[in-house]
Amino acid sequence: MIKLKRRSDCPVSFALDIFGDKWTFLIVRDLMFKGKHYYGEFLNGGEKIATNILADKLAMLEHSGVIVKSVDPNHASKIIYKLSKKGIDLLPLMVEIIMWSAKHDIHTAAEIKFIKRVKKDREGILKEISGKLKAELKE
Amino acid sequence: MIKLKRRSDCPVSFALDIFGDKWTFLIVRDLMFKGKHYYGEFLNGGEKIATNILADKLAMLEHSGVIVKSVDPNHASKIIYKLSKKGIDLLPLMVEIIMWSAKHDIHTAAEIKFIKRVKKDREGILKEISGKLKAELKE
DNA sequence: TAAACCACTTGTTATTTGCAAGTAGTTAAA
DNA sequence: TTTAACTACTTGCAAATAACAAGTGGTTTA
Repeated sequence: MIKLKRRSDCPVSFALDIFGDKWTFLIVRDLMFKGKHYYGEFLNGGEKIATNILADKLAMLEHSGVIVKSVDPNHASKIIYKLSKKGIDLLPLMVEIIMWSAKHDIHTAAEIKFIKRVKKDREGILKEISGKLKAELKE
Repeated sequence: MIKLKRRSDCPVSFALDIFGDKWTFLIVRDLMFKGKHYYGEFLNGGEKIATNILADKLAMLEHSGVIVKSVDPNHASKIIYKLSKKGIDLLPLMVEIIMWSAKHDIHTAAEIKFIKRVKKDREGILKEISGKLKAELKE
């Protein structure tokens, strides 16, 4: 059930129409930083998403052009999910989310090494990660 | 009714526990870019939020330390909402949202001047806007 | 001193989420 | 070659959340 209603032309509203829920961005996080590519891997993430929600969000993300689906060449019953170019473009936004939470959450699990690296060399780490994701996309 | 359940220590999850809905970030947008400070001003935003949702989200944002409430000194029945320091720290994240949507939404209302300015002088515009918001906070 | 303003609250209904169980195609093991 | 396990979902139902409409109780303006 894919439902995307456009509330206004405001760029903030546009993004929230796609990502404005508790789960969608966690799927993007798993694709972006945790090397996850399969339905079953997303299910076993740290936050226990329900199967129907996961299926709905994956369908919505594909419909929005943020992820792409393909069949695993070595395993016809497995489906590979990857971030599209549009999805990879979410990287700077994701990094800023992490930076904000790392600063304001006492119990954050954010890696200190990562935070320091972003502070010192933001452009470098963005290029490094997006390069890796673009390579994955072409596989 | 303020309900904030922590799902994990992941920084992405932490931010989504606060902002993972369709409305909260639009309130932050209004405070950050549209110079809005009153309940009635948020209600008349472009997207028509319901009164109870607005009240709930404002209470939650205050509880989370993202905004601060005060009584208008010239008008005892009016309440002024402002971004706290923690709220102002959301600026880079907000800017990245706008940049992503401006790039990927054909019908975006994002201002071209703003987009160009961010591309050319990200640090400069961040300082400019956060400086203005910090000044407002001290008023 | 009455009407309008302002920031909410309170019901009620509609929609979304969460949980448990089930299904259909694919692969691995006996 | 049959069977059990795996994988990606779907379905049904209960619970939680959001949306809509109306009302409330102080404050200010005329």
